[in-house]
Amino acid sequence: MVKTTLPDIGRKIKQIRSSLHLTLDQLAAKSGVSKSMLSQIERNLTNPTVGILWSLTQALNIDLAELLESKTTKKKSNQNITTVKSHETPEIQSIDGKCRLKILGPLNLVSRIEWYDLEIKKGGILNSEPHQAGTQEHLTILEGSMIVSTGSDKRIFIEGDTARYN
Amino acid sequence: MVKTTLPDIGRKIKQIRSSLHLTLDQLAAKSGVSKSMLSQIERNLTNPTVGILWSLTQALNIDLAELLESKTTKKKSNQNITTVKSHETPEIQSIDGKCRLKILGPLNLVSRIEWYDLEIKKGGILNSEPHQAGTQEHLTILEGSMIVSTGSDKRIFIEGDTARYN
DNA sequence: GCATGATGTACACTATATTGAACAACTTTT
DNA sequence: AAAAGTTGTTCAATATAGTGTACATCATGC
Repeated sequence: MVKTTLPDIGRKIKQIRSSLHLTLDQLAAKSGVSKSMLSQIERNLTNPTVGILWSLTQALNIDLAELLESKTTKKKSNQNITTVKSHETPEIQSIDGKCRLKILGPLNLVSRIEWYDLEIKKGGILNSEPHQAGTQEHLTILEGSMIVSTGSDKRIFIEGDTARYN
Repeated sequence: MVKTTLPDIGRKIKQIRSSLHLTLDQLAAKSGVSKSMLSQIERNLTNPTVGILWSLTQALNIDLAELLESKTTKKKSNQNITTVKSHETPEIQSIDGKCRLKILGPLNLVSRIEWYDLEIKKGGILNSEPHQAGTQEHLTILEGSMIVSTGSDKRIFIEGDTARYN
């Protein structure tokens, strides 16, 4: 488990501003953010919007992500192995009942990765809508064979084969 | 001079929420951010505060910096389906011949993700070396049952179960 | 058909982020 | 020493972020 703490943005901004030898007025003029706002942000007595922070990062020539880096601390868990019983695994059935999709990935996974156990009965057809642009799909046939088609392309795959496509 | 563009936070949030199979109501309950706000954020018609964003990152189990990473130039490749025939899939045998590990992931994958198809014959034992620190392993039993032990912990898993551990 | 639920959006309202101006504290100039 | 400038803080006013409720849409069931 990873515990994240809200980063001290004010302190960071003040540090960077000081290191650039800028006054509040100067930074205000350069960034378009009011002087009073800057003062409050630096003392953490407001909760700025991303728009404001964005203007600041532009003026200070830094990256937003850099500004919001938080120190993450790893917490030791007493249990090494987590069990997810079969019946706890989310499962989706297709209309004709010939396709069964088991969501194997943990639901709290950080990165945008998903993996499934997909079972298609003989003759079953799975018509999945496009995912987010840039998504890659890797499909390995553990048993049987199937036809995969994406837009123009169309191929047949047999046991052990792997299909990769966007 | 590096040109950075304001990241499309809404799209990212929606993508992550979808991949976690959460509804707006569920995420609202989990994060403490109102459903209507979530809707507006996802459609980029508001300018959220870092406080709100932070609540979201906590609920989605991601890092604030990750959410605000500036856009990288995306390369578009219009390849369709790549075929990897069964005999082309790298395969590793254990000494006693009872374990067979097929490397399913593409070898040129940029991210640090690997996935395998592992077959263990009855009584077979696989003793795997520790990976890089922080690595998480997700093991789903497709057939049969097995015992997983990591250091102190030791469990038995049957068909359909999933084991997660570091 | 009509009812019921589930999901996302639109609306009115409240809370607060943001601003410009006035202010205080401290230099520097004359 | 008083005036004028510099830098950061406070204050009232305003713009808008954020919330709760009602609404629209689309299913699914009776």
